Amino acid sequence: MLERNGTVGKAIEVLDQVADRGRPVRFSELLEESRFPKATLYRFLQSLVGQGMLAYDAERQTYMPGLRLVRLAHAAWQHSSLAPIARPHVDALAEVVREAVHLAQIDHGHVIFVDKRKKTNMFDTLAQTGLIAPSYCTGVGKAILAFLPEETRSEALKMQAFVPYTPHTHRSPKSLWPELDQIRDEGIAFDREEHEQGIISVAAPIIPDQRRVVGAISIATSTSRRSLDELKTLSPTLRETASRIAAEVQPWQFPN
Amino acid sequence: MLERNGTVGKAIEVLDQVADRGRPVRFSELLEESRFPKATLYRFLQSLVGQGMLAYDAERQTYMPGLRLVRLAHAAWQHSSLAPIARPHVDALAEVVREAVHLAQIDHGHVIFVDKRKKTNMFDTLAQTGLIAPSYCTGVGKAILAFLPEETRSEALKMQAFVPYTPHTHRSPKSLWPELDQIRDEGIAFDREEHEQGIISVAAPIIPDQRRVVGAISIATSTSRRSLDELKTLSPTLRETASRIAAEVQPWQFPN
DNA sequence: AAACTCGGTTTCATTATATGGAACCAAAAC
DNA sequence: GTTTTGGTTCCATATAATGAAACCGAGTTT
Repeated sequence: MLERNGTVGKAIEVLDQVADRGRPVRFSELLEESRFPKATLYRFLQSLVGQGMLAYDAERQTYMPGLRLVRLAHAAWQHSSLAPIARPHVDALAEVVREAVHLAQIDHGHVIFVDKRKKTNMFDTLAQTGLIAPSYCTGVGKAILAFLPEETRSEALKMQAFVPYTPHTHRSPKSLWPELDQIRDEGIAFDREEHEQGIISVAAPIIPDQRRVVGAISIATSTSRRSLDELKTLSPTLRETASRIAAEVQPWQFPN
Repeated sequence: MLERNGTVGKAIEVLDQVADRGRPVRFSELLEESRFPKATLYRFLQSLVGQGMLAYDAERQTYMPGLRLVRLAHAAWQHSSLAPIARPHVDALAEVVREAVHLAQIDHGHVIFVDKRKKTNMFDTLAQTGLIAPSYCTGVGKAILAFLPEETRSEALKMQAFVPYTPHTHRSPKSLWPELDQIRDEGIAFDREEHEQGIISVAAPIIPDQRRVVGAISIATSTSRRSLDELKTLSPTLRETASRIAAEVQPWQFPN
């Protein structure tokens, strides 16, 4: 993500920085973590606020993501996400398994959740949509990675830091590769508490045609509710759902 | 929205153009509607695609909004929207009235729906979040406009085209002003099929303190289900909900 | 109260970047 | 085989971004 892009790239970099921190940020905070000099950063922020991409709280002198993004995302959601297509299938699956169902796609090496459903307690449903997670330590992430064309995959992994979230997290591409081979074989991926302690999941890739994987769907639960083996028994159902979704993807959708 | 801003402004203008059209767009389409020359537009698109703000379909040679936006919007959603705060109240209201409940904020003169709930048939719920609508012909829009400080309001109205969606739509600020006065008086706004034929709504502004309005909440229905008079009987309930939401807004949130 | 910080904002000469007319290219239409 | 259409690249020029330094206002310290 260090490609040299023009002014817009830099501006978006700033936008990202603000969005990444989960709270309103002061100018000075941004300044130290940013590679830009004072005046430059300042002008970027001005521009972004002017466009509504950021909101500025004059009182507290803090910046936060702006509403304009919500509007833009609405369009993205409709066109570039699996969510609208997959919705009924996600619903149905959630109804059957009574566990959290996640729908994800990959974007610049990050897994991005484009839909979530949880029939048990229905709060919090879509609030988490748009959340991102690393690919190398999540079920959906590995399911997608495994079926990505060679080049795209190493590209995606290259920009990963391999943060050891839990004792089970893969430490490097070395240990990940064999697992990806296996996933490609079996058509199913598992998250064995690799991202969050106590959280496990099964995931199946969504593959509309031989050439490409467009996303993945997973069933997640906590170790206190179910064991990994129990979860494994849901694999066929999951795969079934995944292929049903895949069947509805048009050949022209979701270009790589 | 015609302020001359630097390169970022222009780039975002292009981004908007792509997002506004509700479908993948060709380069040539964008070219004719854009004020930029070929090469310039081309490079903007390249940049935006490079950043993941747009996705490019090489096959069909079309551009569409990119997933990166979904990710960014997630952050915006959490910080700059009323949605997280209002959620339980919106839920409760939807449960009681059994009609569509909309939560909206204003952004650059546009009403932007940050949450929607419909307890009758639950599909389509949040799919429409992020949708925008004009302020001058919607219940939520007028409720907000009425309580906006003088200057901000005319600012907001200035960038409106006053499109006559239905026979009941206000044609100009002239006819809108008296109604806004009345809304300010009564603390409640109505949409009398002004935006969509057959759709009516009641809306109440969300006013955390005397100085500012941060959004509005509305109950919408179709004329075939209920009359406007029936809808009016729900005003107290609606106002009650609005003030409950307002009470939870912290003084530092939602700067103007 | 004068001097000093500590954010944040503005200036301005310099430099890097965006610009856009024109040329170019590939594929489709004639 | 030629022309048109739609998209991409070149390159000299104009423009906008840059960032060091100065500035400003509101606290703090001396």
